[in-house]
Amino acid sequence: MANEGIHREWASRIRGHEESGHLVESVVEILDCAALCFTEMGFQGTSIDDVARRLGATKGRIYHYFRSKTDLFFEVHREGMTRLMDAVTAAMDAGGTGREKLQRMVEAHALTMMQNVAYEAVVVQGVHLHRLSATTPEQRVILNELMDVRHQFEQLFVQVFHEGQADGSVRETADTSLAVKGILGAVNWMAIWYRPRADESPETQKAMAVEVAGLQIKGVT
Amino acid sequence: MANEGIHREWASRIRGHEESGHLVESVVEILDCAALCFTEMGFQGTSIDDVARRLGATKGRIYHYFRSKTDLFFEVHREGMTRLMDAVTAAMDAGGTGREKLQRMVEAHALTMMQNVAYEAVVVQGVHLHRLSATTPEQRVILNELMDVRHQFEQLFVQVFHEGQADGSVRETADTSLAVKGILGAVNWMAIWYRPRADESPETQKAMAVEVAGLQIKGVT
DNA sequence: GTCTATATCGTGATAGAC
DNA sequence: GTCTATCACGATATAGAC
Repeated sequence: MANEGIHREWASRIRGHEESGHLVESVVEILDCAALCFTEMGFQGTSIDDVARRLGATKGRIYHYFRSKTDLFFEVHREGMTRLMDAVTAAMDAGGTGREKLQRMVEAHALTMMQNVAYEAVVVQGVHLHRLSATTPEQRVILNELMDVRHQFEQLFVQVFHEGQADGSVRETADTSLAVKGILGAVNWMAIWYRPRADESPETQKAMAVEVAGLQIKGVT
Repeated sequence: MANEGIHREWASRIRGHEESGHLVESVVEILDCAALCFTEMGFQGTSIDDVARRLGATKGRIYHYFRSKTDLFFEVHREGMTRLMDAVTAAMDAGGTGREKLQRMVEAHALTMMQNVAYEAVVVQGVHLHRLSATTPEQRVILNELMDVRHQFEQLFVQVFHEGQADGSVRETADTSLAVKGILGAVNWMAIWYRPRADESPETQKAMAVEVAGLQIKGVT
């Protein structure tokens, strides 16, 4: 995995509450509830009490693990980005022509959006908050990291796009960045409208991801 | 304009502050400032004082025209949707094959996003707030209207998509709704990343709109 | 590690002068 | 029609018991 090093370093470091590289269960529970709340009600629309209530606890529990509401939001965002990065880098590293890689990457992106709607909806929300509520200098650092990773994420697609143009599997375009932003927009938008159905099978999800990716890739080949 | 009647009725009715079908200047000023604030800081992140400060006034002025912060947000949203609807219906009513109409509609959509970033970023934000902060019954009515209009907007594209499939200018797809959501997502996403440059000419904007639309339409033809 | 207070403050909304 | 108070309330964050 060529790009693992790029993002692994910034994952999982909430006040040191981790063991063997994984977040402890208590933290995951909190993040899950927070993701749902933020997704349904927005950052500022969610109170810590809301998250606590959903957790079946009180704020004491949350403030034991997270310094502030902003830190909590950032951590959910970070986790969402990590899952996207993992999925897309894996798809990217499996070889093939530029076009084949691109198709797989977009599929992976779409599938991850569907399988982690709550987290990814927070990531999409986070795009809005440019520097909002980054009060402490420490938070600014984290915010900058998150923005960097989003940029790196986009660059993965740009890079493979160019590979594809080099090997002739992807069409020449007026503006590569614009083309990539279009593709990523189409997929990111899924966080807005996609909600899993009760009876939805993994096969159906996969089929949707392939369909969405196919339409986008067709546009650039 | 076949669809004018669909949305004209819900435009411009802020406490009756309108003359000859247009909003009075005072209201437009407030909406402009509010749009900028909401775009930069989000709905809950924006205080009425923020809007007032930007306006060079105090809240008294705002509360004279709008009952509540929520009403203000809704009105910005409504204005943004109106501009989108106007542009897209005009593009749609100019005739041609399904594919040609679709291309023009997406171009118009994209161009409107660029020319009204603040308003349209609020529209995009508004998609998140499903029923958030719709406290009074009157607000619920307005929110429902806004959601209806968003749905109608999407249906315009679905409809022309089918026209195109009927006349053979648009490819058959597994799921029309999915294909349209992809296109709209790609264009809506512009509200996130696009910010006009100081020296950007209308021609450059138009060229970008055509490029974005072209890539999307190529995917479905 | 989780709870129950509680301090503290920002913000939405109103009342009333001008 | 716009301003200057001012109220009322909810939410973040903390302190300290258990």
